[in-house]
Amino acid sequence: MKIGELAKAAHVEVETIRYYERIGLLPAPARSDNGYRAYAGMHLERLAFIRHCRTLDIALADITRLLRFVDDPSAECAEVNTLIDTQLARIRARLDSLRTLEQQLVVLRSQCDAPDRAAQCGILHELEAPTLGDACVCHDERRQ
Amino acid sequence: MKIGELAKAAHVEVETIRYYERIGLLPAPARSDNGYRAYAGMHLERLAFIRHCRTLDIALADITRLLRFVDDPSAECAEVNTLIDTQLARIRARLDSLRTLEQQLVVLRSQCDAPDRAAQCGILHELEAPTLGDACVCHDERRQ
DNA sequence: GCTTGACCCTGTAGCGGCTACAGGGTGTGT
DNA sequence: ACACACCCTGTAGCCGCTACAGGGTCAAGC
Repeated sequence: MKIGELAKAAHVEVETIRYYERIGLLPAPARSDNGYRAYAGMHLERLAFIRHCRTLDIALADITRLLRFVDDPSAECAEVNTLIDTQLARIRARLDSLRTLEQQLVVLRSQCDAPDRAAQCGILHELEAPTLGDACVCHDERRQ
Repeated sequence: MKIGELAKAAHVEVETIRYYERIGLLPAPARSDNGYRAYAGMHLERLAFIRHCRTLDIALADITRLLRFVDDPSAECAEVNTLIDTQLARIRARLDSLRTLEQQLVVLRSQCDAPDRAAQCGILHELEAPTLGDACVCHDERRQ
């Protein structure tokens, strides 16, 4: 399997595959006589695993750790659970901050419904408020 | 005002200020005889504006555009509204995908409660499922 | 006057996870 | 014979900082 075929099969860019090889995430494959990379089924499996983890937003360094368990099925898998727990905690923290952010933007957006000149724009006024040491509508309660 | 004082006043790292100057976001200040940057009140105001926008996760390129309205109060502010709307849409899209992600991770996590050897680990099994062309619990409905 | 330490300067490289070239070689079809 | 799609390596760019290295400046204390 050439790199373009692997890329198509795994729905990944060719450059991404070479990148994974460069950082040691995907093992370097054999080479054909012409120097082209020649991939085996194992590479597609591994790449599918990596992409599945990436859809779960797991960091490449963590994927490296997960792959060690794939390679050593007799190992204790407690670390796998911890890793997923940590990942979940990260996502939830990010969700919290994005929810806050959304509210701040909604409030901010409500400051200007009829666009006029910038001098009158409620949004710009709010953005400028802390500039003058004033409170702003979007960060009323000062939570970060 | 020296850079360290400005940094303290605006709760920003010194390096960040120099970075903003380098990319043209914060105007280069006058220099003292010893070559130190000498900031005026205007710089603190501008930096406060930038940081306020950053807490709203507005991109630096967009902040540059917002600053043009600060500098030209007679301009039409319609672009400001558009910009905030776009920002809000981005945040909401990200929220949606994070919410999906959270559910996927919750389901995945439920596959392994009692850590055992990797060969038995339900989490690893699920992560490996697409590797074999199987469906996985976390991406049942194939959305994205 | 000499040292210490806190600050300032410039310039460059690193983070993550790719993406996008430039500048070349190879293989296939007409 | 040529076009064109694919492959190769190597390097730089994206974002928003952060972290150095290797130097200069200044005030306080001995």
